[in-house]
Amino acid sequence: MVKKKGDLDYSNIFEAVEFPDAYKVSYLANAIVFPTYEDVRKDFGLVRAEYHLLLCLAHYPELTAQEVARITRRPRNSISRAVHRMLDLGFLKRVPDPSDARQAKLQITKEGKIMHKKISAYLVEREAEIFSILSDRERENFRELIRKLANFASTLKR
Amino acid sequence: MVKKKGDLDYSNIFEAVEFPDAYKVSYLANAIVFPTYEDVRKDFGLVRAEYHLLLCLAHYPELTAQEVARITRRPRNSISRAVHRMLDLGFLKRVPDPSDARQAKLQITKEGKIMHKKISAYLVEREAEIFSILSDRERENFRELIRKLANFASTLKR
DNA sequence: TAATTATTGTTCCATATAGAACAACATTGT
DNA sequence: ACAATGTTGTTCTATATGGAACAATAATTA
Repeated sequence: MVKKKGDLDYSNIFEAVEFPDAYKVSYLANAIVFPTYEDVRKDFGLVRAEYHLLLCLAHYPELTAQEVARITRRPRNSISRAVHRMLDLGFLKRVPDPSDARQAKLQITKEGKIMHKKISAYLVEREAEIFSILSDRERENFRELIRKLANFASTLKR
Repeated sequence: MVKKKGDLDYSNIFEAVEFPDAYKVSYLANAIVFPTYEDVRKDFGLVRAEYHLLLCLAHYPELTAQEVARITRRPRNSISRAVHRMLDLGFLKRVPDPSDARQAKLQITKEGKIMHKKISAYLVEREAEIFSILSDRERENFRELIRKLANFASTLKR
């Protein structure tokens, strides 16, 4: 019996690694999350921070750049860059805050909402694909657990 | 009652988003996985691909660069670059494959193993911290579900 | 009030990263 | 045997990214 390419079981490492659960979260991120950002960039022309802006402002009526940075845990300068491009693209508008001259409130435009809908539809599809491997019951279960983890993660210092 | 900074509930978006489960996986990645790579870079001087090499070769006796790329789902050129640096650092050694002159088998060195142990200890600690929010039973549950998802993800075309 | 400290958004810069093209070699099919 | 195709590892290049420093403004403290 000849050893062929592909015989190597790459998933051995899933169990062998010293931190198997964190590793798998990391693996899912590498296998799914980051490629998805890539897809969004290629298909819709928005990089990660730009898409994050759209996503946040599709769900909050207005936010400062700083708030978006906090919500998404991205560095402020990435968001700042993204804001300018999104303003140019017409997906966001910016209104100065009279009560604090340092900051400005960001809002999504109608065009931004349209773009958000398009991207969301794609991501909803991706989500369905990924979680199709779980039964309804398992999915419900996973939802509860990942919610706990995400909420906990959101309390961790940055 | 005055509205203060910090009153904004940033986690609203966890439930409002159109793809809540995938979003939380993504969020965990952003909140935990990526910063962890940053920590490894700062504390141990290895970038992501370099650490991935170490991790893989700590668990397989030998691998080609291509195999590491497949296991970790990173592009080949990132791995290629990382291989050279890891060779220079003395963490890996490379032995040409007599049966295929294109490729070379990579192995971890004793120094590499020591470095791997150090980084692993740190990551094990991080894992414990993150999952401390779950009960033993929940953790067991999560382990089973994330295993399914990771295994499924590993079958997806790249 | 004045001085100090913190916050926001920004620019600059150094680095990490992925895509594309490439040379060398291997495999497949005729 | 030969041509066509695929694979490996590499370099080159363009871009995305995050840290540091900065100016403007706000908040805090003396």
